[in-house]
Amino acid sequence: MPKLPVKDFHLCHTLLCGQLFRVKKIDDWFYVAAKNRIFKIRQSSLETLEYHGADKKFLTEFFALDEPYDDIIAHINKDSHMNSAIKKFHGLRIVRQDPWECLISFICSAAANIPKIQLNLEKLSEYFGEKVKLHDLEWYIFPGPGQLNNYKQIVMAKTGFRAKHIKAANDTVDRVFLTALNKLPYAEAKKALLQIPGIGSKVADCVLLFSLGFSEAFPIDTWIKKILQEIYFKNKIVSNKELHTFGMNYFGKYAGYAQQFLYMHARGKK
DNA sequence: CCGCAGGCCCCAC
DNA sequence: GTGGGGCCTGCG
Repeated sequence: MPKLPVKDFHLCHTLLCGQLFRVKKIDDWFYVAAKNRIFKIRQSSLETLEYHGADKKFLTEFFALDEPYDDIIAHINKDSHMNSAIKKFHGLRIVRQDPWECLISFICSAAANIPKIQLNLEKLSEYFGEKVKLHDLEWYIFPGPGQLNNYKQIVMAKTGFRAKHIKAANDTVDRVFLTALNKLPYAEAKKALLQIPGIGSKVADCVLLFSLGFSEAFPIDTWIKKILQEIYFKNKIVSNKELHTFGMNYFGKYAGYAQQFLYMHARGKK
């Protein structure tokens, strides 16, 4: 069985922190549908991953194992609140998932919850994606841009008012556009994403952070809003715009990691 | 049955 | 340029 030595990596935190939605736990394995493949993986010890359906190069890239973890932590460890969040969720990594799947996932996330997002993605994959098999599991590859070409079936996936946005994105976005975002500065890449119907500030930041390597992106959702106001604004109500500016300035080039630690910290207190 | 959930769009001001 | 209401759907 293939093994990969790792350091400063926690598989569960990384898979279950709300950045990925197509993950299934079966026995002690996680099955993950991502980037044109299905793979299964488990962390047999703190420093060992076991896997099938992928290789070292893929896993290193996907889980961002090449990022300088100590350096990231040093940048965002600004106060006692952050320090405890970082300790609690050590080994959490921001993945580099497929930008197209990420974009559709977070269009689905508007006014939804995690089980509902998972349902939407599962249905869309089933209706439009290619069926594949890994050992005993049959599952679906996520359909690419241009493949979500039947509005009725998008509605059948229980996407509700998001269906028209999904169809519009399908008709206007391609891989060339998404790949080119990588080379732009953060502000310009975000501006380009905001042109797409159904993509607002929060969703754009999620796509930039979770799929395009913009570690400074700082998405403001209801959870992060709550905890930022609590910790840094004496429970005062602050606009999302101001919270976004605060986060990026306070935490700097790895603000996205700070956001993810605080997010887990906030959800943990639920 | 009603309120609400990991937002976006539209439209007043 | 900013704030408030409506929106599909599933769930408690």
